Amino acid sequence: MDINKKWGGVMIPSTVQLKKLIFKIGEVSKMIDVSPRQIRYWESKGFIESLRGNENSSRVYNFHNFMKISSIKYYLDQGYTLQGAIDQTAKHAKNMDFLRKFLEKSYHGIKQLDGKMAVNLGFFDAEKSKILYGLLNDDGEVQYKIVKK
DNA sequence: GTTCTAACA
DNA sequence: TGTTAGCA
Repeated sequence: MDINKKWGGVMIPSTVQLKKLIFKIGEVSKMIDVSPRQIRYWESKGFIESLRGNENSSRVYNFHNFMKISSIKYYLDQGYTLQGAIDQTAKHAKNMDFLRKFLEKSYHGIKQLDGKMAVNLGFFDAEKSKILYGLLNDDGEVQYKIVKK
């Protein structure tokens, strides 16, 4: 992450590199509610992949595989067989890749806007004269603001 | 405490 | 798939 913005005395990331975000098998297991046994089994079948740092022999998962595991779990809960869940996941792989890219590219940091926390979502126009910000109103709903640079 | 592989009262 | 054993 690009830690170069200061806000409220705390350093916050101005970009997020999901490619470098990794989780251990136990973390993935708790977050997605799939057993480590299942995760290892799916990997043995070649449905998912893990990174194995040579430092130790334990598995780590990048965001891509985290989403893949999450997707398989989702379709299993929907009633699909494992193979069916794998097929559905593969079918929607493009959507997952798109979402991952979008999340990574759309976040440009956080700043104070009119006394409120706002997410910089990047330039609104091709001329790069306006910036789109996302905020949360008092009801917790997302609202947007366009600010001239 | 966590993860690994192998194996199954 | 769960769970346990025995390691690292």
